Amino acid sequence: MQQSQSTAEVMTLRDKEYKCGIDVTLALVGGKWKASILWHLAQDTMRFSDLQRQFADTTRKMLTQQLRELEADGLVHRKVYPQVPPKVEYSLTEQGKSIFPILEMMCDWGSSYLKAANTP
Amino acid sequence: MQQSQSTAEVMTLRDKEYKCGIDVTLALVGGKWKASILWHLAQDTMRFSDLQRQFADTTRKMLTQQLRELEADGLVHRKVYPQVPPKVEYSLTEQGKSIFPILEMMCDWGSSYLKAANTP
DNA sequence: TGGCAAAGTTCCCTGTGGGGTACTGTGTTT
DNA sequence: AAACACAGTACCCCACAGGGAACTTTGCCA
Repeated sequence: MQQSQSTAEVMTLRDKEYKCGIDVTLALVGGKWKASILWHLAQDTMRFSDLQRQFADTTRKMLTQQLRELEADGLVHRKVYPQVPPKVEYSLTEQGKSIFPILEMMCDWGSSYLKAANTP
Repeated sequence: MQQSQSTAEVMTLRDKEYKCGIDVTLALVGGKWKASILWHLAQDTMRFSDLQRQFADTTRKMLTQQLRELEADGLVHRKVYPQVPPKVEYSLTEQGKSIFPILEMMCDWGSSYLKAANTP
């Protein structure tokens, strides 16, 4: 446990306490959709409707909600074009991009885990 | 999205479907304690009571439950010594060890995320 | 005049991840 | 005989993440 020096200081984020960076990371991308959303945005800036197409099995509400949280956490950037019908583009911030290597590893690890599990 | 070839085949694990390895990884270590447990076990084989000491803010029940799931998923190994009082040691399997680099990155990333967030 | 488009918001509901508390079994020490 | 040690299980509970369905806003097009 990489306890931060003698003081055992507590990390806080939005009023919640975390003992380790792992928990922080999981709090930020550990939801049901967030990691996948980041993964998709890493390839490309996307409009809301693009994301809807990618995540056909969720609702507009869920997508909106997850995206807003990611925005609040500084991981994605939301650009609204003031036109009708509305156009909103989502892209990764620098911080959002910085997590990509982790997502990549998670993707690979998960795949090979399954491969190992299915070939006993 | 690293869609696995033309067939868009669905990955399954314990009757649940996953579109991407990321979701599999999160399903395995995405709970409230699992990642931390793996992290601790990576340092050392530990007895149940050792883990209880490390995770003083959870209950025996929770620990047991998480450990059993990790065991069922093949990430930790559970060794029971047939003696009284009981002695049970937990350690990582090879598969468990293989996820360590990801945990390390998550730990680092989470820490620097917080650092950035707290120094605006 | 009314239907549609994009990107939401509001209200309400449900499943389940996480948790509290108490009970269990069995040898050993006092 | 009673308390303790360890590693559990059994039962019950709740908050909240996730989700369904309907309503909204503003302009354009037929």
